[in-house]
Amino acid sequence: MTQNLWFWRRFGSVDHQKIPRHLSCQVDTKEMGRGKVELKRIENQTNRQVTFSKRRNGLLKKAFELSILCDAEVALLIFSSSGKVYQFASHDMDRTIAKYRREAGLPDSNNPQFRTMEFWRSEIEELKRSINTLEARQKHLSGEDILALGMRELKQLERQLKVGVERVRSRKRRIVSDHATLLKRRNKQLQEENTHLQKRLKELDDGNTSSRIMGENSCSMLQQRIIVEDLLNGKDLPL
Amino acid sequence: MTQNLWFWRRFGSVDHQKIPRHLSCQVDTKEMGRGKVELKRIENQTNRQVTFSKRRNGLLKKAFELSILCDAEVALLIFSSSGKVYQFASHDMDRTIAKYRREAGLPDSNNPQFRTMEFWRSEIEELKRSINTLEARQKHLSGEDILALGMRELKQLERQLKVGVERVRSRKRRIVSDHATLLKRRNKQLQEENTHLQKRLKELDDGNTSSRIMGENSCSMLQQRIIVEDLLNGKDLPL
DNA sequence: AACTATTAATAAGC
DNA sequence: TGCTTATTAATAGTT
Repeated sequence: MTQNLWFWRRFGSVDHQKIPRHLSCQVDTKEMGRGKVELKRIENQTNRQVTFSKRRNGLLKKAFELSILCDAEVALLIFSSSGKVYQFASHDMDRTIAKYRREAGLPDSNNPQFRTMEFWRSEIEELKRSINTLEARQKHLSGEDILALGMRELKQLERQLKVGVERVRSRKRRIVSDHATLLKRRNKQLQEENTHLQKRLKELDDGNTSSRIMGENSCSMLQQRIIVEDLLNGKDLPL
Repeated sequence: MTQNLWFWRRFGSVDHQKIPRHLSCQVDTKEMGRGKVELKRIENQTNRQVTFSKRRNGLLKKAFELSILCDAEVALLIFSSSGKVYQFASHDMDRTIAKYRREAGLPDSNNPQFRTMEFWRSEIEELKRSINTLEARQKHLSGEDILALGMRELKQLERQLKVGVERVRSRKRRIVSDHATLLKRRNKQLQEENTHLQKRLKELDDGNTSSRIMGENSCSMLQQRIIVEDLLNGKDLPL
C-alpha cells in the first residue's frame, strides 16, 4: 500500500558499476535511446511533448501487457501538463478505483462534496506553489534574494543571465540591421526615382526648374540619414 | 478520453518485415528478453509471479519517469491476481482520481455547489493567469520568446539582466572574499599557535622532536593554500 | 537475486 | 505525427 515510490531509491540513480556495453558512463543520469536524459523535467516544450507522446504510449502498452500476461488488474491515469487525460483500465476504471479505495483509501472520502472540495483546494495549493517557485526564480534572475544561494548556483545563474543578455543583444542588433537594410533599400529606390524624374524633366524642359528639384532630393537624403542614425542609437523603432 | 487501448491495434502483432538484428522472426508474438512470449496469460504460476514482479517494477518506474520528464500527472493502480495492491501517484492519488472523475465523469454542472465551484474556478483562472505572466517574464529573462518585443522593451530587458549579472557577480566576489578572509585569519592563528608550540618545545626539549613538528606545520600550511586556491576558482564552497 | 542474451523502448533527427 | 537509426533499457530464461 505504501510501497509507493520505493523504486525511486533503487532506480533513481543508475548504477554504472558494471560497465554495460562499450563504455562506462560517468554521469548519474537516466539514459535511453540515442542520448542521455537527466531524470528531470524536460525544459524544451517541443521535446517534452514528443517524449510525452512516446512514453505515454509505451506506458499504456506496458500496463496493458502486464494486465494480460500476469492476470493483474491495472488502472492507469495520465494527465498531460496541458490537462488532456489518457487512461487505461484492464477491467473497469471505476471498479478498480473503488477497489483501491476499499483497500487503501481512507474510511470515507467517497463523499462527493468532500472530494470536490479537496480537489479544488489541492489544485489551488499547487498553483500557489507554482507561483512561489516562479517568483523565487524571477527574483534570482533579477539578482535579488540570492544570499542563500551557493557558489554553484550563483555560477549557473550568471551563465544563464549572460545567455539572456546575449540573446537580447542579438535580437536588438537584428532589429537595427533589418531596419537599416530596409531604409537603405528605400533610399536607393528614391534615388533611382529621382534620377529618372530628373532625366524626364531635362527632356521636357530646358533647365530653369531642374536645380530646384535637385535641392529637394538632397534634403530627402539628409532626412533618411538622420533616421538611420536614430536607429543605430536604438531610439524609438516602429517595431 | 476514449483512446484507451488504441495502441493494441498497432502493437498487438509485431511487424517483422524489417529484420531487427540478427535473425528475422516468424512468429506473431510479443517478444522480449531471451525468449518469446505470447501476449496471453502466463499459465505457469511461478513464472507468472516472477514476471509480474519484474514488469510491475518496470511499469512503476516508467510511470514515475513520465511524470518527471514530461511534467505529467500520473496515477497507476496495480492489483496482483492475489489481490495485493501496488500504486504510484505522481501528485496525489485521490486528487488525480477526482480530476479524472471530473474529466471523464458526468459533466454535472447543475450542482447546488455550482456557485462556489464557479468562484473557485475563477480563483484558479486568476492564479493561472498569474502563472502565465510569470512564465512569460521568465522566458524573456532567459532571452526566449523575445521576437515580439520592441526595441524599448529589449533595452530595458538588457539593462535588467545586466543588473542581475552584476548582483550575482558581486555576491560571488563577496563569498570568495569572505572565505579567503576567514581562512587567512585561521592561517594566522595556526601560525601563531605553531610559533608558540615551537617555542615551548625548544624550552622543554633539546631538538630531537622539533623537526617532526615543523614537518607537520608546513603540511598544514600547504593544505590551507590549496583550499584558498579552490575558493578563488569557485570550486565547491561550503556556503 | 544475479547474470546475460536478446528484444523493446526510445532520443534524436527528418 | 510518423519513420529511421543509434543507443540504452527492460526483461525472459537460466543459474
